Formats: sequence, C-alpha cells, structure tokens
Amino acid sequence: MNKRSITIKDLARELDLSITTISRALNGYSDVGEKTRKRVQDAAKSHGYRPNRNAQRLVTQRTQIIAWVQSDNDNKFVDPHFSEVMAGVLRGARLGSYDIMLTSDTTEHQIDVYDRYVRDNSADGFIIDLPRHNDPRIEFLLDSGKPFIVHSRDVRSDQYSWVDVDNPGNYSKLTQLLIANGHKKIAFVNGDARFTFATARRKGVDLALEKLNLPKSSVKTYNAKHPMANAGYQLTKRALAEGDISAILYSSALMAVEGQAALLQAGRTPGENIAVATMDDMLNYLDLSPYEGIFTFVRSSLRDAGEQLVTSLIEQCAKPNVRRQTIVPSKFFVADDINTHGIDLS
Amino acid sequence: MNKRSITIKDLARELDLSITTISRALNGYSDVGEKTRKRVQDAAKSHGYRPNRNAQRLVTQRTQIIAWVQSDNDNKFVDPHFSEVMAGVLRGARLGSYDIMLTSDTTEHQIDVYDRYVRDNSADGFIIDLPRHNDPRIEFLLDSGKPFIVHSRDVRSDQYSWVDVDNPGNYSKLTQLLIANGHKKIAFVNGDARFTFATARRKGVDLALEKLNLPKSSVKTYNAKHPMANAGYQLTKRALAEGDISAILYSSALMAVEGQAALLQAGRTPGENIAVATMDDMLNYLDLSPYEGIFTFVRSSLRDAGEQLVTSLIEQCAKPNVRRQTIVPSKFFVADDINTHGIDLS
DNA sequence: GCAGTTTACCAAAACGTTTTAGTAAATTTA
DNA sequence: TAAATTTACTAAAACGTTTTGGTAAACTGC
Repeated sequence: MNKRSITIKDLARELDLSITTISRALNGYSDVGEKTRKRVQDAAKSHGYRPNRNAQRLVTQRTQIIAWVQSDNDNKFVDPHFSEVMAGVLRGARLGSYDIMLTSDTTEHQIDVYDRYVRDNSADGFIIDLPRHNDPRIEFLLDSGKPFIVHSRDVRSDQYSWVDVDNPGNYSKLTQLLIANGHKKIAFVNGDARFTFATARRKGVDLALEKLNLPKSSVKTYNAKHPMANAGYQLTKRALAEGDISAILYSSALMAVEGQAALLQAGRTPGENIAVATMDDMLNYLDLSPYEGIFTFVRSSLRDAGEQLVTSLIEQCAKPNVRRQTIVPSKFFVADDINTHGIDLS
Repeated sequence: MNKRSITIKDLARELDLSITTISRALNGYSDVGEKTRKRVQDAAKSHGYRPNRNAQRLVTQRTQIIAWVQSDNDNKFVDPHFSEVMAGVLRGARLGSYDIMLTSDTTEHQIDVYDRYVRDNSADGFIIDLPRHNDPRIEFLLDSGKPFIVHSRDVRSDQYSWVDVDNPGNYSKLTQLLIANGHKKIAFVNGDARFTFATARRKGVDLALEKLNLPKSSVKTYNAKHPMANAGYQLTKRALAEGDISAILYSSALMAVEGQAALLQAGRTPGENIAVATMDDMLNYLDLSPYEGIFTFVRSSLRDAGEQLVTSLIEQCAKPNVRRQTIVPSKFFVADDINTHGIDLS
C-alpha cells in the first residue's frame, strides 16, 4: 500500500550510473551508448518507472495540461452540447499526450479561475467555449500572453486562435432555401443573443434577406434565454401564436426536436404543412437521421470541433506565435418538400 | 507577455526576510510576528503572488487533483448522464479546492491510464463512474492503495467508498405500486446488464415479485445495449409488439421520454391506457415535471450524487483509512392513475 | 540579575526531475 | 605518435516550494 514510486535515483543506484545518464537515456539523447540505453530502458520498464510529473513540470515550466473552465451559473445548467465537445477535446488530448483540467464556476467568477491558473502554473493553455459578446475571458487571456483557443469567435477573431462553424454562411443558405420554396413568413428560434454564435446565425439570415431584397421582418427571431429548459417547445408555441408562419428555423437540433411537440399540438406536421430547418450538432443521444427528408438541416460535428480545438491549442503551446483559425465543415440535408433551386450548398 | 510569475524568493528579497518566514506567514504558522505576517500578506496580495502548484505538489507529495477517466468506446458514446454527475463533481471540487483531471480512453485501455496516473503522481484520488460487474478498475485501484470512490457499487462494496441510490428499494417499490394497481403484465426497459446499476434495479423488481408471490415472468426485462441511440423508443416498440402489457417500467427518464413516442404511435396514452413508471435523474435538459401526475417516478439528483462523490473522496484523501458509503435520497411522485395502497414510499 | 521560557526569525535540506558545463577515454587525423 | 575530435559518461545547479532543526533576543519569574 502507498508504496513510494520508483525514481530516477533508484534506477541510477541499481545500474551504477548517474541520474543524468538515466534521464538522457530515457529522453532519447544521442550522448548515451547503445547498450547502456538498452540497459536503462529495460530496467525502467521492468520497474514500471514513470517520471514524476510534478518534478518534470517544476523544472520544465510546462505542465502538459490544458484547462477548461465551465460556467455553471446558480448551479443550474450544463449545456447538453458540452459533453459532445468535451468528448472531442478528450480524444485530441489523449492523442497529443495532454491532460485536461476541468473546473466550473459562475460566469462572473471565471476570470478569477483563469487568473489563478495563469499565476500558479497550473496549465499551459486554455479553451474557451461558448463565448459571449465582449467576453472578458478573451480579453483576460489575450493580455496574459498565455496560449488559448476559442470555440466560436467574436469581433477580435483575428487576434487569437479559434475553431468555428460557418454560421453566417449556413444560416444564409438555410434562409435562402426556405424563401426560394415560397416561404415568406418564417420564425427563427435562436439561442441566447448574448452568445456570439446566436448573433452570427441571425446575421446569416439577414444576409440572405438583404441579398433577396426582403425586409428583415420576414424572419422574426425568438431568442432563448440561457439557461432555459425546453426552450424549443416554449418558443415554438410563442411563434405559432404570434405569426402566420409557414416555416420555422431552429438554432439547434435539440430545440427543433423539442419544438416538434408544439408543432404537432397545433396541427402542423413538419414536411407537410410546415417547413423545418435547423443545424444538427450530431449530439450522440439526439440522432437526427430519422428526420432526413422531413427537416432540412446542416450537419456539423461538435466532436470534431472539440478535437480540432485541442489539436490546434497543443500546437500553439509548442510555438506560441502560431495562430490557428479553423472552420469545421458542414453538410446539407434537404427535406423532401424543399427544392434546392440551384442554391450552392457545397 | 509570458512574464515569469512572482515567487516566494522575490517576496523574501523585497521584504528582507527569509523564504521560510514568507512561507510560514502565508501558511498561517504561529511562529511569525503579527506585523511581519501583515507585511507579507500585503506584499503577496499586491504582487498577486500564488504559490507554484507544481513546486508545492513536488514537495508535499499531494496534488489536490482528482482524476476521472471517462470511457469512450469507438469514439462513439458519451453518456448523457455524464455531464450531470460531472456538474456536481465540479461543484464539490471547487468547494474543496481540488481540481478535476479528465481523461478518456476505451474501456480496455482504462487501466493503463489509472496505472500511469498512480505511478507518475498525477492525482491524489480517483472517481469511477458507471461500474460494470467485476470491473477491473475497482480491482486495480483496490490494490494500488490509492483513494478512490465509486458511483454505484458491486459485490465488493464493503471494501471501498461509494455513492449510490437505493436501486433495489426504489424499483421494488415502483413494481409493488404497479402491481397493487392491478397491472399483471409489465415490461421493464432497463439499462445494459453489464452495468451494476441495471442488475440492481432488476433485483428490486424481483424482490417485489417474490414478496407478492408472483412469477418473475410477470415483468419482462428489455435491456438496452450500451451504447444505443434512442434505446427507449426501440425497446418500447419491441415490448409492445411482444406482450400484452398494461404497464411499462423504465430505467431512466431519458428512455421513458423516448419511449413515449412509441407508446403514442401504438395508441397507448400514459396515464390513460398504460401506466408508466421510471427513475428521474433530474437531467437539467430533461425536466420531468410536466409528467407529474402522468408518470409515476422516483426522483434522485445525479448532481447531488456527483457532489457527494467528490466530497467523500477529498475526505478520504486526507484520512486514507476512512471509507464513506452514501445512499443519495430519492423522492416518489405517484401518477394520478396510481393509488398508493398504503405502500411506504418514504 | 539570572535561569527558564517564549517569541520571532532563519539556514539548509528535501522533493524528482532536466539541463549545463564539463571530463576522461577512445578514436581519428596528419 | 602527437594533436584533434568524438564518444560516453557525470557533478552540480536549478526549478519553487515546505519542513526540520535550529538560534538569538526578548520576556518571565523569583
């Protein structure tokens, strides 16, 4: 029980070599004789030697740890998309031999956590998920000089690394598709407008309307208030009550599926007397493939985004001046009641 | 940019004191004069001094880190209950000033991760979620001597710390309730039988049947195969096709809600011509309160379980011989079509 | 005013690595 | 064969803390 781990010193004593030689042998330096290196490697393996991470971290000043600070306001909410992104992040971290340190705090205390981690050498880099407009985390990390990457982006996006989906492009195309198929009154059930992704999506809608010379009022936005349980249902109900719509655009598959209950209650069947379009984030427990042909959707993998986040960040930890900005690919699936009308969906 | 953090040495030089005194002043030792302590604290605060965690970890041999290794087989599945438990864990960790290190690997490689963490001093303790029968992780950690805690339990449960819900008790009561209300043919849509929680729940059903002198075949089990998307829907459909049931028992709210679609398609309306009972894990994005009066359910907070897990584990890290075994409370909500018939649901 | 005690400080070792600046011995070069 | 180079090793410092085992100086009691 609780036996002390074997150290480089133990190996040195056993093999009658200096600790320098042990270290250099295991780290692949060329100034170690071949038979010596073999001896060292064998001894290390047979004793199950693993370098003490904390000693390594102290001397190298690098932790091989990436920190993720999750917001958990009022202890109420964990975004259902979180675990999907995290799964990708964990996979990328494993492949890159990094560890992920996870913390939660309220939105207003998050800076304190970052500050502490920066100053006490807890992590080499940081991931920011779900940024808000003028997000203070971005500002803080920008002038801390520490490597970080953002999932999604804001106005300062040229200054830092990010991974994002083409929100304006995708939502512009979804809007164009609906309008080309004769839908003149559309409801847009969107996320919380404080998040950059939500405004980027509305911007896509506006781009389409502008291009087609239609008033912005053609598409009315219903923003969820984060956190909000069953927002898709509530907002769909509201949209149906307020306007004479023939199509409804959602910001997430989760809300689209929630909203379907409200649609059916109102006698509106997707694909028949109402058109439904949405983004599909490929949540593992929310498979949208049964809705192929019924919903129009654009699919993009949050998990891949997560993996890309950490891969790029690891690269940046090694070369601090590198900035990596990645658009994750999307693929369109058009419902049976929607004609493409030559709109480019590549 | 990338400025070196301030150290105890810097403070010592500035205040013309020894590093010993700085350390002891900040750590609250009594052999430091009051005005000196004040001077040190002020200087530390004004410079934003934070002890280097890796140096602390090296010298104290304690990391203040708890590791969670998530299984991610074939890169396919993240359990939707995961983020709920994790939210609680993160909260407990924050309150206890611990950090959580998160890793994923396939089920068969998990032991390697634990082994590495044990040997390289990466963590003080471990959390095991979703144990299987004869889970090798439990075996490994038991004889590593490292503190760990299990969410749920198995046959060796007297040897380690755990947090669990009273699965046999709850499912026995749910079964008794259904039977007392005249339901003679019941389907049980359960989790994957490789997990201990699933067999514990079936055991509860069997206890009730035994008590009432009914054959085990009165309740037929349909086990989900983990991972399986939309399992609740698929298994409900199968159950409806195979037997003339009047009640259906689920292992999770997620499956119950998924299953409802299959029920409605078959013309069975919960609370009217079929009785539905389930456990409610209080997933934040799956609020079961709209089903009060319609489903019979027993509610227990996964988030609280998560918090308890880490609280107990931190205690055990401080006092290694402590073992903490906690049953998290459950509360029953009986549907309108179900009469309690004096069954004790406390 | 002196022994005993308490107060307030500190030097040095330790934790387990990596890295720097070497040095003998073996090998090559001319 | 002597000088230059290469090979294979090492002692010691460093990373930033905590902790151990002190010691002077200031108090206390009589």
